[in-house]
Amino acid sequence: MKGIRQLADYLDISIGTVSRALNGKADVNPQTRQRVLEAAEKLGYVANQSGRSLRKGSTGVIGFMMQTGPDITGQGDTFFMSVFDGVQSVLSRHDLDLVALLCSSSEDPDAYLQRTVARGFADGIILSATRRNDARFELLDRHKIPFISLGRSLTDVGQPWLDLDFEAMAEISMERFIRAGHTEIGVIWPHGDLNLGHLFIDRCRQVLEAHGLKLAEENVFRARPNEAGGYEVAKEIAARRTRPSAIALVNETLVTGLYKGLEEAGMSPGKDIAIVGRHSPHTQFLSPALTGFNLSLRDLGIGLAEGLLSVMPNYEGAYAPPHHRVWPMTLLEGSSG
Amino acid sequence: MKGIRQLADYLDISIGTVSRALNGKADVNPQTRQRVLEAAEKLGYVANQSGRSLRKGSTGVIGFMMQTGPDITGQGDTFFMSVFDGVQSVLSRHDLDLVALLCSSSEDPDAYLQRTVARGFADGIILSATRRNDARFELLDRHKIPFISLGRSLTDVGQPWLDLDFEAMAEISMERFIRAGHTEIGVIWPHGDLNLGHLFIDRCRQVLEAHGLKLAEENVFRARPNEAGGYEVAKEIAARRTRPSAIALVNETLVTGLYKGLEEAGMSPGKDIAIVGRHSPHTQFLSPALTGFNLSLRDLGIGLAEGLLSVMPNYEGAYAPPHHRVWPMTLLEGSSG
DNA sequence: ATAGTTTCCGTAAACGTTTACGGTCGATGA
DNA sequence: TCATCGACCGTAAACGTTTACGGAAACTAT
Repeated sequence: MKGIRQLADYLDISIGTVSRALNGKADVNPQTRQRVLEAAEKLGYVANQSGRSLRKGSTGVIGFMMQTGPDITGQGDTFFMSVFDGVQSVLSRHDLDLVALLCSSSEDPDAYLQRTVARGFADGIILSATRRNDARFELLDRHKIPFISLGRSLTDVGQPWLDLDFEAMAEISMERFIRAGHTEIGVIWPHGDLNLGHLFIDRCRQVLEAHGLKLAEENVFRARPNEAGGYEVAKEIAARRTRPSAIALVNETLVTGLYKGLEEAGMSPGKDIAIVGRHSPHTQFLSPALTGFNLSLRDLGIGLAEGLLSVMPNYEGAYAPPHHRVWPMTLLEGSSG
Repeated sequence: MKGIRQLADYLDISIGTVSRALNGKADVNPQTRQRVLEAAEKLGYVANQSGRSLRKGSTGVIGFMMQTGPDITGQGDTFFMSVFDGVQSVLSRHDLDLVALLCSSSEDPDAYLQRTVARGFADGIILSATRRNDARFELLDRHKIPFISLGRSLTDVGQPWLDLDFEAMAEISMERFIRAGHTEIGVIWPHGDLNLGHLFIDRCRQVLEAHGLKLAEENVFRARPNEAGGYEVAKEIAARRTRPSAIALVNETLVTGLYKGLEEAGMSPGKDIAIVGRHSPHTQFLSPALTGFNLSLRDLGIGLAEGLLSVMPNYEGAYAPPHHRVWPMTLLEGSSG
């Protein structure tokens, strides 16, 4: 089965009618529509994507841009797969397909996006790994491509975004530590220029200062956003003469290595050092149990999809979530801090 | 910047010449080519994907099909991210782009693939989560779409595949256990119909029988391929009157929960029960250190890409890796078994 | 019976490329 | 000088759809 032409010949009707029948247009005899549908099913005909989107000017695909490589964002497969699933649950209702636009770790993300967007690959884009200053925002704005970002940026072009509530994480973590009597408090700041790091650290600093405390520079640990990064932080802490007695972090991947490193140094979370972090399927089996923030990644995906649709022509009416959305999380009490 | 038309008007030459210049065809004046290139760069022109692939009959994109949802294949958290990176390192040399085709957990994978392949979305496909009998093979074969699968299947249509050496894992694990004097040996078999489970279990059984031992039915633990699944297996083992003294598994995600569950039951890996599994960035921080198989996921991705290219017209000459490739792994000795 | 209306379908243009083909112009060789 | 040739470029067709438009029946109302 090649194209609509063959299908039309097979049915001995015109391609116009076939197309109308397939696309559910009004003026086509129910009986012929039935015939067309059955023949298409039987012959396995599916409209060619290129021809279709060339004519329509839209592709029907939504792209979720992400960077590949092991150590980029500190988010792994399970994070994105869960989010994807939520996104798709919304998009599928509108016959939109989700594909992941994979930017290699060796390619510049801005150039990659420019390339794939200018060629008209997707009707809408979801951005992740949002940087503090993110040129991708301006690029998409310039091209008038609807998009939403998972994460805020200083580069604001009025597009919708959705972000985890890192400020609340900072506040709750810090106040929890302070209430428990900690004065030497440390935080882990993942490498890179992701905005979430800034948001978290800045708010931590504010809260501490509001309580007459200080976030000492040597207590801000920069780390690669993976297990090894956490391990290295633990080693660094262990080597100190004066150690922070509490550590807050936002990255769920780090914490495994952190635990291991502390253990090797004879320190036990919740006993020798307080830890508050973020939960993931992985962290639920740490011991001592992690005190950390949790959220439904699937719901997050749903939020992203709704936010994107709300700025896409043809769908604007149906969805009107808040334009900017700070996503709440719940603290799961463990024994680590 | 709309299309090639505008660019041609701007340069005051014909669209044919512009296209030829952009695509590096021979008969175009070096000087005009230079002009065109500069103008394209300046105006940010990129050829429209739909028009281009409609005319050319190929899209220039390779699709990596995977299923979304929280409990995917039980691969480690950065499994796909790492593999992607390897794949891209090869594809980028040929101006091919990699996208992930995301099949929602609520959609039938076969139907999904049918849909996206028939519409001509990608020039080549990489399959993952290969089932024991996998209809996707026949489908792609019928559509004459080049593809490779990560994982073998009984459904063989002569296409290339690449698979981890689960049989070697079985042999080495079993013989290691036997040499250490174990007689009650158990294995964990992830839920689902992924072929890797069958390959592993069957070979384990063979090896044991060759040594006059048996793989008892109650020592084959079926588990969800995630942390919780491992935890549940541990609980089940702990509840037994007679327990296996050694456990082999292929899934790197399970092991975290398994460790936790054993610990809660007062059992220590390597001491009370021997464990051999698979390594991932996560498992390196388990204690006691896991004895497990390791591999370079990036290289695996490179192998996949090369295997795919070897069956794609236009590239066949350049690559000729083994058509079927069993990927070796190395055993990292820990203290767990 | 005639005019008007509705229902359905065929025709053809358009979307943005790439590329086969032919044409122009200057250079080259006899 | 003329024919030949090569270098370069413009023209137009083609890829597979969707959709605006118009027209042919069939049906309704007068």
